[in-house]
Amino acid sequence: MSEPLTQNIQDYLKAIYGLTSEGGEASTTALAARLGIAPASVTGMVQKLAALQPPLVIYQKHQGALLTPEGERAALEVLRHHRLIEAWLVESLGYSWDAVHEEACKLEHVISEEFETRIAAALGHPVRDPHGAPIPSAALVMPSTNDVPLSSLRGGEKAVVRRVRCEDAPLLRHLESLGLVPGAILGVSDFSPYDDNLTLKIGSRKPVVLGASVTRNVFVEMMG
Amino acid sequence: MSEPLTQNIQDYLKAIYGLTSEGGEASTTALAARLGIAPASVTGMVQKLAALQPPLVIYQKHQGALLTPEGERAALEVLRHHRLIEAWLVESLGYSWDAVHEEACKLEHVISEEFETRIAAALGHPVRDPHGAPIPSAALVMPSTNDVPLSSLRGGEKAVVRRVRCEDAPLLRHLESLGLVPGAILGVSDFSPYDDNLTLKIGSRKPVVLGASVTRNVFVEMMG
DNA sequence: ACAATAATTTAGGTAAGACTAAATTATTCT
DNA sequence: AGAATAATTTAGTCTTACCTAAATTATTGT
Repeated sequence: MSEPLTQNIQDYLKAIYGLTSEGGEASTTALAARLGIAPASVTGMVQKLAALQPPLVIYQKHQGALLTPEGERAALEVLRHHRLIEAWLVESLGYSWDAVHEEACKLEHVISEEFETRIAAALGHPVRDPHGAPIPSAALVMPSTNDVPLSSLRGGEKAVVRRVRCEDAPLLRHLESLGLVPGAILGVSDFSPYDDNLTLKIGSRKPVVLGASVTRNVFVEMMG
Repeated sequence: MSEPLTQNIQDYLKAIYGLTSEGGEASTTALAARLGIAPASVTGMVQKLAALQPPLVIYQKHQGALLTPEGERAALEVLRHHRLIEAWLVESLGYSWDAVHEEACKLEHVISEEFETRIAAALGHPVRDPHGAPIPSAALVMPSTNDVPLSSLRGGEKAVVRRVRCEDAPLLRHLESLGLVPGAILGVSDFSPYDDNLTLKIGSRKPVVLGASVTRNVFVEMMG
């Protein structure tokens, strides 16, 4: 552990981790889009991250960025902060799940180890945040899950909602109004291969049709 | 309300407010010392603060800095954040009073209005932080007090401790071990005009002698 | 009053981290 | 394969906020 990383570097690492773990690769353009800056700026920064001692990313021209073990540790630390803070804003301060992301994005960079430890203990060492995202352990290990994208289900299958991967407040409010929150039980009434729409029965509500842009970001656990 | 102020600017305003309200003037050197930077850097920044629209400080060469009403509002906002956060770290997360300052210094710049509102409500809208420092109201008015420096007391007088103005963790722990905390009742047994030492009886403990460097920073309310 | 000293400001420089525009390298399509 | 397009990198610039060293302005002591 050398000196503390800047907020900026933490944001890069978080973005690289996010893109990588969402199945894609952390290309210059993708990083630029996620960070809201110009691609040229990303190139420069990623080169710097690769030149640090120890290096936080592995970088070769036109190959995007890959986290080193040190880089991944740092990313998981930030992610742990972010998700613990979200959990704690909801549990202890009564925030709604659509309001916590912005606040957590700012707080995640400035809290101390002591703070992290105290809120984790106060919450009973949660393994998921309010959206169902897994919270890395204190040892910075990402807990394993049986999460499967809702978009992979087909007619007749039943499942429990485990995670809603979304940071857009209006959309989160909408999904909540549909009952599509972690813990909800749903059944797939129909699948349309033409547009990938799913018709879902969520709890005892009347059926809704959801497109792939949503169902790809909702994760469920299949029920026997 | 224009755009949000940078953390940097907030720190300058806080420092100017602090120096001014501690009776001194916010000279370039004093600010530099408090902020831990070179005097030359302060000059440049203060000039910038005075050139902002609206100006946050009034500045004339060799005269130090003075907050404008807008500057004072901004300083009080940061101070309110800082002190509410300290209170809440102690009350809700079980921090000790010597550990909250550092954390609050980082958090004060990043919390939202919603966060401020929620912790203020959760704490019952406190008027003092854990060290007894007054917390500006939501309307950014500094509450008035009857606080008087302990150093102004003389033999035979009795008082209640209201505030311990100190950010040094080891010293805070020492003062706590002496019982010198907000709410404590003390009597002055003796005053030495040669070195300004006070001999104090704190609660029912055995007397202690404290120098002016401490007693100038402890504030009390006189008892009938 | 006037020299010595202290405080302050100016001038010039550095480091981060962003930007744009231009050059280069990959990829895709026919 | 070769051309068109897309992605990426390079080069050069900007801003912020700090620094040091030198010049200036105030203050203090005799």
